[in-house]
Amino acid sequence: MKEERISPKVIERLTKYLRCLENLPQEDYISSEELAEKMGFTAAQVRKDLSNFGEFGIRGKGYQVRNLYADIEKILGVHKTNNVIIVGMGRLGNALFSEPEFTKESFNIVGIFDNSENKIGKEINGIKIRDIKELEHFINRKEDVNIAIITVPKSVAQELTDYLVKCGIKAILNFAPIKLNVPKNVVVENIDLYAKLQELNYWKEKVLK
Amino acid sequence: MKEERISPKVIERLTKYLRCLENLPQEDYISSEELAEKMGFTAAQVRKDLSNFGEFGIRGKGYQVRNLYADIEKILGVHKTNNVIIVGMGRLGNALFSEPEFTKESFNIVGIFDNSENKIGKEINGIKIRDIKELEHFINRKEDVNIAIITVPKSVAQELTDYLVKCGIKAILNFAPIKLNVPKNVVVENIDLYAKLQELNYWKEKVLK
DNA sequence: TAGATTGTTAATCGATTAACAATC
DNA sequence: TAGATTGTTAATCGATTAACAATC
Repeated sequence: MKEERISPKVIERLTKYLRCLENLPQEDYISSEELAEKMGFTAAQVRKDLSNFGEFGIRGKGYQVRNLYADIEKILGVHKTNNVIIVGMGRLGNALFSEPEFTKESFNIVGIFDNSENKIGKEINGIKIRDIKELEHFINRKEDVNIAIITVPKSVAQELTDYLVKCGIKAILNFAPIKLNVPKNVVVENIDLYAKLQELNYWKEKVLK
Repeated sequence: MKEERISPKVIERLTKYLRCLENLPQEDYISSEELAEKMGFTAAQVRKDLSNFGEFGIRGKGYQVRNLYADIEKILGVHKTNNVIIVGMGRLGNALFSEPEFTKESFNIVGIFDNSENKIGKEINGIKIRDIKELEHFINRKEDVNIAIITVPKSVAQELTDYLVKCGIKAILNFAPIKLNVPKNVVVENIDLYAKLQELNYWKEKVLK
């Protein structure tokens, strides 16, 4: 377990290993060769990625699916429950909240927020939409809410972010198409749906030629 | 205009340049230095990225915001209208369809599909949800539908993909958390919301330490 | 023990950055 | 013309891959 500077690309691949492993017989052993083949990576890369965090395989045999899955979950910190809030209960926020994946044990959505009068107070799946203004109080009351998913219009995303940071949020999954400025001890991941569509379009044009 | 092997990272950054430029005064000139600074890149990288596709700046002056925006749009092929269909009208598909960004001129959603009896025939924003079975006929009738956004459960994503490819779709934006197998002349971009959340969690844990 | 596959080191490849001549 | 900033080449840095000793 060295863990010097880990590249984001390594972490990205770890999540892909998880995706792949979850569809495999849990008691089986899988070699780096086989795992790589399923994802279009090289065996060396799989081994190198994992070696950043320790030794998880058995020489001559491979990796036990169940164990490797659990080990990667642990590396990512998703072996335990992480409390999450969603801010912005438009269609997208709503969809995410209802997404079965997001409601898995590892991410527990403990609060949903909006600022619109006609949404506040309404219930979705048995949880009430709260006023954004309650956020500070809510976070102080609840232990360990440090992840926020924000699905608000880009015009208010930075302002909201400043507020979230002030409330003690340490991690933000941002769906607004702007670069959020945050202090160094806060992390942001961006999902820009439209940008992805634009990228896809570029590759499509190339392929059509 | 050389355009040898363009790295996906370059294309990803191009979309970020667009995002940044759209919020700037259109007649102004911006230097690679200024543009880079806004995004946390280096000036050299901005110039290098652009130089893959031609010469867009004026030495001593910089890039005109309006022109650069238009040039990048053209590189990505989003200066013109691209017809898109969405398959899977669950909450996520619904949210995407209603997303104002997706309804911009450059991407025109011409059809929405599902396979569920109680969705087929319903209207959303004045467009009718069609039966997936109509897809082949629909695509053959409409000119130039070659992008599909798929928001179906992962259990049926590969099967659907095979069908889309058979119907002539060349580009797929996939929200299902699996690697889709497609022929070489078809491109796929993946958006795995849950994976992003897992990545975020890793960086959060690091920052909390 | 022999065969297989890991973990790791060294070699390669690609991407980023620094530097500067070209030129507006 | 002088100052600024591009486009591009060369140097650096980081990530991927090949190769192999370690070991199950």
